[in-house]
Amino acid sequence: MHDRTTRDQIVDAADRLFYRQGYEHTSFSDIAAQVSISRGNFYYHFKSKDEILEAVIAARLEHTQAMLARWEAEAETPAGRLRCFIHMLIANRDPIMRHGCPVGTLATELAKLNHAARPGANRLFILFRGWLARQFAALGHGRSEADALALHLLALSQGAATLANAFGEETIIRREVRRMEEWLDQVARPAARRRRAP
Amino acid sequence: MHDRTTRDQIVDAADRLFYRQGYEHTSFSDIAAQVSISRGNFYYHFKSKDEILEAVIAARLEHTQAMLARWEAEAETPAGRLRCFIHMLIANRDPIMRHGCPVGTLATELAKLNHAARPGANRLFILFRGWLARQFAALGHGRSEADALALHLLALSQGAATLANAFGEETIIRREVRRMEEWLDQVARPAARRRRAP
DNA sequence: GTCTATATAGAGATAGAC
DNA sequence: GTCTATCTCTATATAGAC
Repeated sequence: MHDRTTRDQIVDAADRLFYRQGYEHTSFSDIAAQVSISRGNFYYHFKSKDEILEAVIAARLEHTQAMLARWEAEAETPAGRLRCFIHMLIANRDPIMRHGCPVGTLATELAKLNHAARPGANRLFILFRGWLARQFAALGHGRSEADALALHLLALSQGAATLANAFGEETIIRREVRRMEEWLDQVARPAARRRRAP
Repeated sequence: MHDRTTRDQIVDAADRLFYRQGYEHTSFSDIAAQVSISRGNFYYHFKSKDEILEAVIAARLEHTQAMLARWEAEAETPAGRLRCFIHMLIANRDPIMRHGCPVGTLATELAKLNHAARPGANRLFILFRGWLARQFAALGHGRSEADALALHLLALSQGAATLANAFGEETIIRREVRRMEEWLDQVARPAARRRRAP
């Protein structure tokens, strides 16, 4: 890990800084200071700042995919996997309180900038949405309902992250997580789904 | 309304642009183009860009307070007033899908910028939080529980706005609003609160 | 009050030596 | 691969005429 290429170091530093300060507010000087290289050297590895952003998004997509795969390996039931997702809010509560959700805040910023990389950043949301929907489908929910449940869980986590960041209260995350778990217990028992009788 | 002062016109234009493009990404030239004045003229009315932001936040606070007062006048029951809040997502669905929630996105941006106006922007959240909590308290919930319910409703709306903005799907807002209304029906009947018996 | 002209700083990006 | 030096552009902000 000590002989990471300069390119990788740049992507890592940019990833952290884009998360903490936002994409637009992060300059080449900021990244250069972290990696200890000169500004001019960036252009050997990347054609532009946009290209660094693309690389960061690609790295996040890989990271996320690996994490989802890990959750599938660690938890055997769909409900257990959904609990892994929910628990992510607890595990990452400190950075979330300080900088919000990395997925949501990047998507929001790129939307305002009308940035070319916006669709790429949204693929992170799409990844979670699809994975969550598959877990709900495995619980016996129909395709369309599973997608709606996935979006609802995503919305709950986005809302908790936004408010925890604004108010700086860890209690918000803990309480919202508790609610999510209770809600999950209700939708996780396939037999108890309240739908029209067959 | 035609003889609005230049200062007011600047604040209005800045308000719109900060919402659509973000604060940092909006330049004096952008605002000047909307108001049809020269860039130099700004400094007769404001000392800096930060001061324009302060004025925008002050205007939003006034606007919001007026809106909350209107809701109190229009709806007679606490539940009806909470429904006014929820319905805001439907009424503003187009701008929300395009630019997210004006309160949440500004709070998030200023957090990343570590901007001096961040506490001011958060007062918008505080305003909603307090007002919502008072409605839940009027429904018979205790202080602490009313606050938690207020934060939960805020979180639901923030999540819906973030996802509707990212995915560009109006369905998300409509479905989440429906859920909020159903949830409200459950917590709005004081007698039916599921707490330990007295 | 509003304008033009300008100062100053910082950004992203390029050229070329090593 | 990495550096220094430099270009260009745009941003906020200032000075002073009208």
